[in-house]
Formats: sequence, structure tokens, C-alpha cells
Amino acid sequence: MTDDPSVPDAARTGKQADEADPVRITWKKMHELLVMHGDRRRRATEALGMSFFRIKALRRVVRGPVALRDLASELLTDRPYTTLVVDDLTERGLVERIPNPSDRRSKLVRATEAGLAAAAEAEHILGTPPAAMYDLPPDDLAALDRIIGRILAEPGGGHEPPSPPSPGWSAEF
Amino acid sequence: MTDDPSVPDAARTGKQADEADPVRITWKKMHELLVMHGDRRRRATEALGMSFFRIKALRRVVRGPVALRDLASELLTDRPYTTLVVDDLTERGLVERIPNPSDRRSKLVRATEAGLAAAAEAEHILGTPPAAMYDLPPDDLAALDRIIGRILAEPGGGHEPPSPPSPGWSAEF
DNA sequence: CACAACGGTTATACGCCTACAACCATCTCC
DNA sequence: GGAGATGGTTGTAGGCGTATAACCGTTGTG
Repeated sequence: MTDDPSVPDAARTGKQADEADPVRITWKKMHELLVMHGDRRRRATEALGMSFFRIKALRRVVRGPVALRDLASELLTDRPYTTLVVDDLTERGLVERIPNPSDRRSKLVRATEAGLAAAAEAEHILGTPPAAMYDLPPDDLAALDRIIGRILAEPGGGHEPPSPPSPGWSAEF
Repeated sequence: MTDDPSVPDAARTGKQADEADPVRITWKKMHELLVMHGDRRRRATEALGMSFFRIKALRRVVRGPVALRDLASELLTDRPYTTLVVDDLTERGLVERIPNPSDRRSKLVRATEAGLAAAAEAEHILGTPPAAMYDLPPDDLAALDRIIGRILAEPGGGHEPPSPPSPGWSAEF
């Protein structure tokens, strides 16, 4: 963006300050880097042949059996759609419903062997860093790790303005 | 799907190696940080009352008048849907169609004043870094900026396996 | 000039996700 | 034991984005 002369005063107050802010600049770069993740996402959906939402569901199930109700709330969706997604995953042979020992109306969703394998593949694709990171000097990688860790550690490391109820997951990833 | 040769035996061999790989670990942390961006996205769509895709379109238009055809290709979508999106943006008073001086069948899409303001707001929201980044020691911020820049500079900084034609934009952001 | 190609529009259908309403079986609590 | 709440399911309606086909006006090329 940019040196665009066609953007006059449109920015009201913040625009100029925004663009000069070094923190914003660095953030923007990080963001650029992470844009690549969109690619990972696409690759994962193509590799598994299912929507990212389903992959997200599968990855959750793989972490341990879940009641549908809980799966729905962790996925930030409603029960009806969760039923549908689990149906789909079941038809693909990736998960199965088993009775919930502690509540006969509830059912737990558990991953099958195929489900574990599929999730592992997704995990691998999603977790693949940019190749350039492997060419980083060890010092830089260590520094990067430390600094990122520091940001994450900060209370509200990723969420300053306390407006929404803040679900644990966010729609992304 | 894909004849994707870039992820051959991936899942089998990789799992354990993956989790021990320090680069992957750091990447994962950065990723975690980005998850927060999902929140920004959501906040932007809520603030502007329109889908992220439309915001993306608007942000492009704000950078200068575009022919619908080009807008479509930059947005990685088809012409028919672009027409629809521009219709919507027009009804909101954010953009307008003007004749293309160099081709009478074509039309250019240009942002209105309201459109510029809306885009600036989106830009501001989307570009807001995690608060914790402001608490970083100047040295750390500088180092972070330098290292990220280095990764980005690398050929293929965000895209190693050259499978897709790689448009400049990626579906995300 | 005629014909193919192109730009924008209209229409249609589909997949995915959100949001509700309603239902049955089960659980909880009085 | 009975009333109300809860868990899963079914059904319906809608928004959003993708994908095609078909149409009209314009362009440019033979």
C-alpha cells in the first residue's frame, strides 16, 4: 500500500500515525509472512479433500473423544451443524460415534485409525514453516523464538481491547 | 485434489521429527500469534458490516480505479461474482462505476469518499498489532523486524514448493 | 465488412456455514 | 414421580463464495 497519492485525507486521524508506527510496520511484515498460511490452508483442504472447518473438527477429535455438545462449542458453531459435520466425517471413515458412559443421551466422537492418519497429514501441512526460516542463522532463530514467546507471554498477548467475550479459538485456524 | 508430490510420505515419517523441529516450533508460535488476526478480521467485518471478501475488494479499489476484469483476477474470483460484489459496494455508496476511457465495453470501479473512509477504517483495524508488541524493548523490536525482513527477502520467503502459479495475493488477507 | 475475441451482466446451481424451530430420549431436581 | 433442562437429531431458510452457461455491446483483426 503505500505511496498512493490518490488517498487524500481519507484517513482522518490515524492514518499517518499508523503508517509511521514501527510496530505496525513490523506487524505488517509478520502478517505478510503469515499470509502464506492461507496457502497451507488451501493445500490442506486439497490434500484431505474436505473443508477447513471439517479439518478443524477432525483435529479436535483426534486430541481425544469429545461429546458432540462440546465439539460444537469448541468449534464455535451450533449443535445441528456439528451433527452434520460428524456425519460427514463418519461417512469418510475418519471418526465414529461411541456411547458416552456417563450420560446415555450423549455420544462421544472418536477418531479412527484413518482419522488419526488424516489429521497427522493435516498437522504436517499446516505446521510447515516457510523454507526461508530454515536458512536463518541459529542466533536469529533463537532470538525470533524468544521474542515471539515474549509477545505471547504478555497478558493479552493477542487480544488487547476487551470488547468481545473472546472465545478461545477464533474463527481462524 | 492433487497429484501433490511435495508431500509424499509426509505423515508417516514426519510426525515425530515434526514435533522436535525447532523451526516448526517457532513457526507454530508465530502462528499462534496470527490466530489473533482472525479476531481482527472478525472485528473488521463487524465494524464495516460486510464480508471480508468485500472488504478485500474495497481495499483494492481504494488503491486506484480498476477495471472489473482486473479486479476479478486480483480477487481470484470470476467476473460474474465480481459484478455482484461491486453492485453491493455501490449500493452501500462506497464505490462507483465510471467509464473506461480506453475501452468503451469496460468500466472502472472507483472508490467514493465514503469508500475511502471505510477502507481506512478497515486498514486501521487490520493493521493493529498485538498490544504486547508495544511493550517490546526497542532492541527486540528491531531484531524482530530485521529477522522477519530477512525471511521475507529470501527467494520464496513465503512459498517454497512451486506448485501453484502463485498469484500475488493468496486467498487470505 | 465480417467474424472471433473480450468485458460486463444475468441467471442458475451448488457447497459450505450460520441460525432457528421443533422433536425425542435422557437426566436433574423438587 | 413429574416438570424442566439438556444432548443429539432433523428440517428449514438464508448468506456467501465458486463455477458455468448464455447474452449483449464493443473491440480488433483477417
